Amino acid sequence: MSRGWQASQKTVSRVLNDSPLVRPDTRDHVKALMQQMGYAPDPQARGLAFRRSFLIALVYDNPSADYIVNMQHGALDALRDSGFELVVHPCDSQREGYIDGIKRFAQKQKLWGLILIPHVSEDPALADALKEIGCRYVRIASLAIDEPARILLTHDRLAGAEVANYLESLGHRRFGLITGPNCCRCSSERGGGFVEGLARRGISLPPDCIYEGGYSFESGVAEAERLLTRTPRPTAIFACNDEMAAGVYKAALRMGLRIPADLSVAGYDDSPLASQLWPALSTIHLPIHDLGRQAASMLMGNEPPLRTRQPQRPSVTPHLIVRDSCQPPTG
Amino acid sequence: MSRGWQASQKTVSRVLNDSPLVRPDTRDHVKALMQQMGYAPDPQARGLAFRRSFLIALVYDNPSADYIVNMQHGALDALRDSGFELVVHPCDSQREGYIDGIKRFAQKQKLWGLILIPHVSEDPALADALKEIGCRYVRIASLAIDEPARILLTHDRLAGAEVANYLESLGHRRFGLITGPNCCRCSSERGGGFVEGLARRGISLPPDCIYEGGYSFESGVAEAERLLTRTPRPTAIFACNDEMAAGVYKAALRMGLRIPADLSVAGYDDSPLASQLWPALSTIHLPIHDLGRQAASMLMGNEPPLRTRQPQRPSVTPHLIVRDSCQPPTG
DNA sequence: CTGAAAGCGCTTACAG
DNA sequence: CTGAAAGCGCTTACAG
Repeated sequence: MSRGWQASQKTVSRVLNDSPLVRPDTRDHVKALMQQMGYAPDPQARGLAFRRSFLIALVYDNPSADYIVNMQHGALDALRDSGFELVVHPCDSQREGYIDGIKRFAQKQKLWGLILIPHVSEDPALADALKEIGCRYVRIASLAIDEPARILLTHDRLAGAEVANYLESLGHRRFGLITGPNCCRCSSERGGGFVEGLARRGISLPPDCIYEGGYSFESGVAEAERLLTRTPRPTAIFACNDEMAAGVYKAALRMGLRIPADLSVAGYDDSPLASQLWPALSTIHLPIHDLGRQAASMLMGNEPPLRTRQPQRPSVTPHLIVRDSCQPPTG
Repeated sequence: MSRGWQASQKTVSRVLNDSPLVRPDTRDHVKALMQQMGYAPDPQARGLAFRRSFLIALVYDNPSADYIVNMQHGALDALRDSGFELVVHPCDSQREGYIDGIKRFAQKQKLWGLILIPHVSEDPALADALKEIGCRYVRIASLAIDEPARILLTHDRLAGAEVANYLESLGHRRFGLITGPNCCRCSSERGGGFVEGLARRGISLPPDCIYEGGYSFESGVAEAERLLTRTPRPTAIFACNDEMAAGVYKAALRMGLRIPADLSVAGYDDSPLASQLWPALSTIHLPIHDLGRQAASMLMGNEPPLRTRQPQRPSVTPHLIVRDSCQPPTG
């Protein structure tokens, strides 16, 4: 109050970084002053001195626009007012040397951390490379392929089983399964969970009722056409993402089959597409926004440079959204 | 070659910034050395000295995931290997004070530039605020609402007329038009172009055949239901974006109408959705990827800090993609 | 609990 | 065409 308030640059810096070495009233006064003057620390100068930027990167090779945008918005939600910014970094995990590209990017920008989303998140070599250069990351994945602090689980296996339970309980006995690419862990988890779920209910899904798609609309059409020309025809199809499920719709329509009267269809992701199809698609809701938010929180968790939110206990649970694309089999 | 090559820090800096004040062979030698040592300048230090960061922000309040991701990838395409990074910054242009938020963001990060996409790009107050703080930007918009160097035109009016010409040439005479929100310039351009196009062919579209949607799937359903219960029923509907066109599909299906036999439908954007609908949607292709690339190029254009591509003459032309959703009217 | 010094890796003037 | 000085706005040791 009455003392000569000309707190040094250093004291201000301490307040900024939440150092305990500042008297509470000094801290409050400085904060009030900063607020009043509209002072915002320069991220570049801070970063230069910290030898680390306040940039968090979103790295992905996933083609689904809805997934990406949802994830971005979730992450931004956590980053809001934290002093961090989000940079986007798509990559092609098929290209030789893509890991070096990400490594250089991380080193050059002195990234605070990276959020890795499927399918690159499943590449052990990428994670190792990042660990090697001492760069933190969070992987979003369906299996516990890393230590808990570096991973966010999506529990795809459980959800796959939930679809199996639902369709079996409706009375279906002849199923078709369209998986994603076999190289994707999430695909084998989703499909594997489905197969296991059926098995637990005494139904074994023959391997020739399982087709490998590419997570794309077109692949959904193609595999559905193969499935639907089988005799006897399956009465229910589980497609491992919504885009392929939309492909199943197209194939069924073209063959004159009605959904759900002649064919029940279930998807995965609960993308906007799911509720835009007609009839609306029953699908597994993946809380992608939450995933993004939690991943960003985990990254900021330790050593918060400015006031950041409390990191929450990371966990997300997918669950089935029942809409209008499934019903008991007829005939 | 034989001289004591210990070019000063400063010389290296000059090479980095493409200064003309370096002898060509010195430049080449330094470049080779940098390449060899894998040296990459520190963006934070450079930015601090420049009083400006190498961050380009993508600012939007557009809900379409496809649009956003496409734009991002276009911009990243131009930014690749340029030393710039892309930060994403969604905003809510309906909220009081959103402009201040963007202003603070731009000032704090000392943004190199911003790409403004519809509909925020149409807000004159935002542009003014940015100009005021001396921050460069490129607006993507359907009308010449700014000086050429700060805008990228999408020519929606022309494309709207193209749809009119196409449908009229198929023989349609009774039309329905579902526009976007009237507050969006692109919506009135698209719709206005359509109406004008019909007028030039001697058809006047009565105002009660024009419904205002919200660019969303649901609004497409709702407005289509209103249009399709009119008597006589329109034989062709132009929806001002693909999402609403998908809504028209749903409404038509529910009413037992076949597309295109009973109803022709045209959309706008050529989003992935368009080719995933069945029948595939005829729509205006908007080269969003190109828009993103060109916007980023324009921003980097002057004073390139590292080697950047030549800025191209900015221009994009939308055009109609004919697929399977339109045919001559029957009966 | 607080301050004066040195440095993060670049750049812009300013001399030669 | 090239170099030595000072500074961008913060921080980390190091003293008190």
